[in-house]
Amino acid sequence: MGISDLIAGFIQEALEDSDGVLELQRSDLAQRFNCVPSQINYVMSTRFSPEQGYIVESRRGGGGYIRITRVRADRETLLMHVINSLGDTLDLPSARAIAQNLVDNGAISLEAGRTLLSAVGDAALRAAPRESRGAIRADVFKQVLIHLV
Amino acid sequence: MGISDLIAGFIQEALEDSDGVLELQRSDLAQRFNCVPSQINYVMSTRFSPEQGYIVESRRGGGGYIRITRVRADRETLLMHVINSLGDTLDLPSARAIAQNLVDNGAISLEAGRTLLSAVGDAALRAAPRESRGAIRADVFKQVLIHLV
DNA sequence: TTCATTTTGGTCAAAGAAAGTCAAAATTCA
DNA sequence: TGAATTTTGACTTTCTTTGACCAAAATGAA
Repeated sequence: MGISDLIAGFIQEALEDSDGVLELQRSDLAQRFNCVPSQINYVMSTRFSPEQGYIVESRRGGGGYIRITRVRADRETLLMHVINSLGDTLDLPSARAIAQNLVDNGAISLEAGRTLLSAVGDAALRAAPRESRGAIRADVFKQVLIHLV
Repeated sequence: MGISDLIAGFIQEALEDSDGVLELQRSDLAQRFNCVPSQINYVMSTRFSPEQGYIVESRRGGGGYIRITRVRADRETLLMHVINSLGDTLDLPSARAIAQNLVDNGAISLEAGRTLLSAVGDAALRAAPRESRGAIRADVFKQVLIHLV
C-alpha cells in the first residue's frame, strides 16, 4: 500500500471525526507524510473527486487551505443525477468508479453493483464489435440504473 | 505436473489459511516460483476463473496487487447448472423465463433478477448489431450469473 | 493606492512501479 | 504424430511518485 492510500485513509478518518468537512494545508500534510506537495493534489483528484462523492475547494496565498466536503444525496436523486450525467459511450474504468460510488452511498446494493459491473465487463461484451462496445456499455448501464430507480 | 499446478496449489493452500481471500504480488510470486510474471496471469485465467468459483481482482502501478477470493457454493451449484446450460445465444423470452425461475427458486434476489433483465433488454442492446444481439445477450446473462455466484 | 514580496496552492510531464496482453516456442497428452 | 496445454518474453496499459515551473492571494512598503 503506497503513500497515496495512507494519505487518503488519514483524510477519510479525519472526515469522520469532523463530520464531513475538513480543512487542511497542503504543505502540512505533505510534510506529515514525507512527500512532495503535489502528491496531495494527486490524492485529491484520484480519491476525492466529485464522482466519488466529495467536493474539494481551495485557496492559495497566506492562510491558504484545501477544504474537503463529503456530500451524500438521497438515493433517487443520486441515481437520476448519475443517469443524466452518462454520455453516449462509457469505458470500463468509469463504469467501475460510478458503480463503486453508488454502492458506497447506499444508492444500490452491493449485489446490484456487482451485477451491474459484470453486465458491462469485457467478458459480457466480447461478442460486440469493438467500435460499438462503449455505446452498448453505456446503454446497458443506463437501463439497469433506470430500472433500479 | 508443471509449474502452473505448483503455483495453483500454493495459492489454494494460502487461501485455506487466509480463509478465502488472498492478496499477493505478481512479481513476488513469479520470483518465488522462478517463472516469468505473465505465467501468473495464465494460472489465474486457467485455474481461478469465476467459472471455477473464484473472483480475481487486481491493481497496477506502485503498490499493485492481485486479490483472489474464493466464493463458497450452495445455491451456487444451482446457478452453475443454469450457467452451464446456456448456449451461445439467447432470446429475450427465454431470458425472462430463466430469470423468473431463478427468482422463484430464491437463487437470486428480485432486485438482481430485475437488474439482469434490464441489462439484456432491447433498450440496453439497441446499439448492438442485430445479428450479434443474441450472442451478446447470452454473454451478459452468463457473466451476471457467474458474478452472482 | 500601487506594487513588489511572500506565502500558498496548481499543473504538467517525466520517471518509476506494477500488472495485462498476445502470440510464438516448448512441452505434454491422447 | 497432432492437438492441446504450458511456458516465455516482448510490448502495452495503468497507477504512483517526483520535481520544475506556474498562478493566485495576502501583506507590507513606497
